[in-house]
Amino acid sequence: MDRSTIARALDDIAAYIELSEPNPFRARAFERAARTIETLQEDIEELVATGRLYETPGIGKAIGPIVEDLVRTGSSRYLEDLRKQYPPGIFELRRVPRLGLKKIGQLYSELGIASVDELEAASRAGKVAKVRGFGAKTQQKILEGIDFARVATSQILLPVALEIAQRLREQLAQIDIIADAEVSGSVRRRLEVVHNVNITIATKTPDRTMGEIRNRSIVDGFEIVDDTTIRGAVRGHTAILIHVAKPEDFGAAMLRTTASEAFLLAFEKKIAAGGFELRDLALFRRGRHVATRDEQELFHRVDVPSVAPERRESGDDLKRRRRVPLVEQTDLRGTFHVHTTWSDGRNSVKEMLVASRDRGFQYVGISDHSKNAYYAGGLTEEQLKQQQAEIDAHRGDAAPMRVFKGTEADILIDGSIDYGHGTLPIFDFVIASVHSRFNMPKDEMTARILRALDDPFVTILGHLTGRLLLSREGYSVDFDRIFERAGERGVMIEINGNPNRLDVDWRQIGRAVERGVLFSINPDAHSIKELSHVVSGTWVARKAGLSPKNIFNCAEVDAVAEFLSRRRSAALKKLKIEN
DNA sequence: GCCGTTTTCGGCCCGACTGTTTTCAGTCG
Repeated sequence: MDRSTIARALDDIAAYIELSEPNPFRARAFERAARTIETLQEDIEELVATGRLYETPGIGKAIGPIVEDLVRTGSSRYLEDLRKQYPPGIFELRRVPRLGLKKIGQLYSELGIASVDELEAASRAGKVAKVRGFGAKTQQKILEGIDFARVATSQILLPVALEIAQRLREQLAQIDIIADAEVSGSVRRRLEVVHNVNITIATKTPDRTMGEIRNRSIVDGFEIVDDTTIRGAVRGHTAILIHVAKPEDFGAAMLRTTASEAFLLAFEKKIAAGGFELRDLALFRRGRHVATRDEQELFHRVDVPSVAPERRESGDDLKRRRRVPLVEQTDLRGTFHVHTTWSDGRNSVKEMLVASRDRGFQYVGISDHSKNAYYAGGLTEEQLKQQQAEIDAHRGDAAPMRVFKGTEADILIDGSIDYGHGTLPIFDFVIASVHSRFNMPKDEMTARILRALDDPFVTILGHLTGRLLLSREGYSVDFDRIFERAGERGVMIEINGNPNRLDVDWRQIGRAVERGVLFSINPDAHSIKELSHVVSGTWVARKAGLSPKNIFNCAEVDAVAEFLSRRRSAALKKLKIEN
């Protein structure tokens, strides 16, 4: 059993304890142990075998045997017993905003509520408001929260959808009468949140193929919608649409099933001038069928320059004859915004550096949280010295990759940066982010961020709106004023590639480009695995129509080093003049 | 539940906000 699975089991135990016990510290102890195990540098089985497990901080005579159990048998008797005490779905209630484990535990013990449906019924009946600690207002907020949770569960994040789509595609491709199967729809457009997963297939025998898909139970709730469409679901609720086309129409079918409504309308209007029309999943010219074996052939036939799938939200690109090349993953030369175990990351400095080099980066910027971010283990000035010494000590391990030392510093309520000007000069770069008081009025939040942009040491503005897709609205800001100031001050704006954030939204980016703003595609990585968030970040950039020249980290290492050094010198100079 | 060269008991990363209360508990980051 690997360390992250053990950590998850300990987190589960902590959650059950929090449901049932008033003393929060026992649960905290399990959570702390989970974090310790997760970030362990040594082999967990080795620790158990030698008994040195008990030397690990946070693991004592109660948690130790549970960890041993997990390592040796892959399960924990203690956890299994806890599971039996509550209905299996009880944690689904955590999706409802403002409902924490304490309240969930109370609702279960007093009203027996263990699902969102039961919670809704009890709230509508006015029972929730009568529970001690609850009231009419809370009950109302719970009902609003249930709506929010329901909308969120009917949609899924892109990476989840992509994984489902790819697996489905592979299953379909294995059926020998299917000539081709490709992911289409909003997943192919790389939309950040999707309602359903679309797969488009090519087959000479549509009827037989539909029968085969039914017989193999590839989707649940198989249903034929029309001649070309199958509807179903997987994992209980993810809606699946399978589009069935002839091989000679696969190009038209892929275009049609990938396009948004707006793009399709604009496309049909454009090709109508040449006498073309799309009918169902095929292309026709003045009533005669035109073969389109793939999309390339389709674009060629109708004499329209091809538009990348990510750009098929609106008809904008169809209006332009010449277009700049969109940024590709392979254009990224490095990245910034990488956390380590010094704050809330799960891998050490060395592990993150080596993994970054192994991704082929020329450079990486390490940025742990700053002192104000207590909840994320932010670094005090003293810890910073140690962290920087450790980075210096491990530079060589990731050679020839270049390492930049930075921070993700907090933008305080008044817009100042929590590390003062006495500390900021020690960094090669500074990412400034808002992590508190999200519900400030728009004017105040905008003024707060504008002031941060005025700080000459700030290099990049982190996750501009703080949104968490499907779970939290971003803070409200005046985008235009922020973009304008960022352009004036030469502060870059982060494209945060964490699939839960994808912040700044691609829909806003065009306005920033007009004001000369540069972007940095950052993973906000808290583990080696999360370095791959630069991939989802690149999707956002592509959706916004960005090319490598708009992206700071598409620049070569020497140019980046020079830029950062020049910026830091200018800040120091300005600081001296001011003093 | 874990920890401890001022502690073997009494603390436990901090602060804002909200709604419930009449002094505070729960949630969120």
